[in-house]
Amino acid sequence: MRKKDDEKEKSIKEAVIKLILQEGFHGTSISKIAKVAGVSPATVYIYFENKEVMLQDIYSEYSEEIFEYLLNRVNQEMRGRQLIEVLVKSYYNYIREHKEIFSFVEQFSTCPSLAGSCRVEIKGINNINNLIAEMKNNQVIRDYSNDNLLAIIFYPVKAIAVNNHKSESERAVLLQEMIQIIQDALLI
Amino acid sequence: MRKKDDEKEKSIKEAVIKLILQEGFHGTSISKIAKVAGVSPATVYIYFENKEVMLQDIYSEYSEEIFEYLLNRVNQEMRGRQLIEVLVKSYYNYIREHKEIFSFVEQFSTCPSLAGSCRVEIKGINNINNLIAEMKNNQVIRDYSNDNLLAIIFYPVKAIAVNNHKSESERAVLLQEMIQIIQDALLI
Amino acid sequence: MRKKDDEKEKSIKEAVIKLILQEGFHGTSISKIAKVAGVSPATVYIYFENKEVMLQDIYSEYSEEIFEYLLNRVNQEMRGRQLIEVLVKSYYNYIREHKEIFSFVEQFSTCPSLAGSCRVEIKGINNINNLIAEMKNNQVIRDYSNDNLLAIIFYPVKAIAVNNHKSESERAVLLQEMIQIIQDALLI
Amino acid sequence: MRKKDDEKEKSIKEAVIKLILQEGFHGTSISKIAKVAGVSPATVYIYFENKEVMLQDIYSEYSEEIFEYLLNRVNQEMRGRQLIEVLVKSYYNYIREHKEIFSFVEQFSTCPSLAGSCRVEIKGINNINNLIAEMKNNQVIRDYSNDNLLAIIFYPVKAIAVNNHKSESERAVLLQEMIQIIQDALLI
DNA sequence: CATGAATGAGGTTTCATTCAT
DNA sequence: AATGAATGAAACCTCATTCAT
Repeated sequence: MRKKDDEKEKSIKEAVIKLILQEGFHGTSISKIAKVAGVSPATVYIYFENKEVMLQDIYSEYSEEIFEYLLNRVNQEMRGRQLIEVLVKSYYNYIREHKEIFSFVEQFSTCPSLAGSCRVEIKGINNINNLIAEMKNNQVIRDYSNDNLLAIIFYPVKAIAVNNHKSESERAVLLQEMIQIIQDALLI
Repeated sequence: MRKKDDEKEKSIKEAVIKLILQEGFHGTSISKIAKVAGVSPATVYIYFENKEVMLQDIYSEYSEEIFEYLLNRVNQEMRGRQLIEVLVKSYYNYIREHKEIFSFVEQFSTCPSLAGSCRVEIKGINNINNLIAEMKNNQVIRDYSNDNLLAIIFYPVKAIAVNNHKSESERAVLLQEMIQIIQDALLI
Repeated sequence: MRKKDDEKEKSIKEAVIKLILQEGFHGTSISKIAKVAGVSPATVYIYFENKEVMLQDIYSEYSEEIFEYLLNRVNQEMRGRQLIEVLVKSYYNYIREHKEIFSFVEQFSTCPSLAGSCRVEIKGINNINNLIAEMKNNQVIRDYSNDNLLAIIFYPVKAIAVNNHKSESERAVLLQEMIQIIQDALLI
Repeated sequence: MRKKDDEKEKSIKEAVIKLILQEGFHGTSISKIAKVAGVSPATVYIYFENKEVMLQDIYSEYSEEIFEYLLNRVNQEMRGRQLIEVLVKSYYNYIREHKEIFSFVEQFSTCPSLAGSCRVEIKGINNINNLIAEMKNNQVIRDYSNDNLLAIIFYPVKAIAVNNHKSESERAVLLQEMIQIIQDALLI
């Protein structure tokens, strides 16, 4: 019984993610979601209070996922050089492997009317922050502010990951160079 | 016959930009646009074929504007260090001074269903590319690929500019540090 | 869940028929139909995919009805003279008794942009065709082509039935004479 | 100057006729008409008071045209047999040669909301009526009522003319047989 | 006379949501 | 819990017509 429920909720969430990529937030309606998820429109309202809450719930869930993904690929034994490489590469890989989720999260967070009324993003980012802070303490990376360190590590790689004008191998070359740039900039 | 009214077209565009920031792409309807612009909904269709074309037209126009803005603040006499500072600062200033336009462009370009069927962005970005290429030729900045140079110069600063958790002065400190990081990373 | 309401579908169809007579195909809007049928405009779209399909569905249904009507008034024991009389009179009566339906069907079938994309009319007309063929086999009526026999039996009577310049009794006289003419022309 | 006007009026009328065939009465808007006619929507209102009057004007003009066409092909020296043949054939030819006009007139006259408020059809039909009356006086055709004679002569041939399931040559055979049937039915 | 701009009204259709089963 | 039916509101867009030049 519980199992059934979880599957329905999951299929609704997946339908949303899929449709938002294909059709954007506008163009993604409850009835389309229901059709793709294989349920009735009324069923959506059993799992989510309304459309806005539904989108926020899904955003909350998936916007944390990336941090778990990153933390799972990092461990205590890695030194600075390797750690930067793994963080940048993992972020790149996550985007490429989860295009739909990444697109949903990006669309949601660039839309003030959606993201504005939504308070999340605290747990996951904190863990990453702690990781960075520890590296600074250990004098592995330079003593820049955490915000800037995160910005340097995670923002430029987005530009590579979403560039569909380039081939996979071209992007790989860019990624390697980018890792080098970031390592040189941040490591002591 | 009456002449097509430039003021009307302008006020429609401004209404779109304004509403997209406040309400997002979903939630910005033709009738709301018409109301804000002070015209009839039917009038919108005199200036734009349909809603999609309207958004694409506006995107085409404003996505170029940022490049003009940057190029206007740069000149031949600037050496590498100053040039990086001006580019990063100008981009930051543009975002802060044109929040509505920046939000529109970001929302549009992160939405595949909108940006996908829209081929633009060639003139402006080329001029910036030439600027960067020249700097490499003059052995002012390191010989990294253009894509990565642009990514390093323009992406991390976004993170600072859109961070509304910080005060204006806190952001200024971050920006100054970020400029330093980028200069150190790119200048020979 | 609620069951689809046959009453509702019927009242929508009747509203269409009624409005098309009063206002023509132009001038018959979904919202008018909904108002006359006592439902919401959105409800119409539960029963019909869109306006065009709705009109075609209704046409398909009613364009067959006339043939059933005719066949119900005919039987095996009737000989040629009587059969022609019954066919002509019944067609006349059908038109007079079902002015709205007849008007709908006529308007629909004279409008190429509607009728063009609509393939129907096969079952009913076939039964009439068989009836005519049998009469020819039995050497009751002359050996003209089926198309022409149908044209002679059913087309001139339309002219009488739609002639509102004449009184009911005048039309009755015309009808009687017309039956005579057709009998003389077709019977051996 | 006058010449110019007449041409514009003519091109508007032709645009209406053309569009009504292609798109039906619904689907034929003033702006489409203007586009096809190569004029401004406002210009249409110089030549016609409004849309309804325009359609009625065009109907009045073209619904008479058929009678002129028929009368031009008939002369005093023709005897009954030939006269019936010429009338039936000419009507058939008119329909095939002027499909657009015929379709317009049929659609208009089968639509009560259009035809109802339109009083015309007097001159042309009278001449045909006189022709028929004369034939009865000369004891060439039987003494049936004029209404029925017209119905027999002109209605069945419509069925042949609009039958696009048949080839041109098949229709020719049907037409010849139909003429024979009508001659036998009406001639003394 | 002729026009493209302009518009209020209304077109078809879809929306997010609720109802009744 | 789950559903398809039902709907008022609103979406996009076009209409017939008038205005200003």
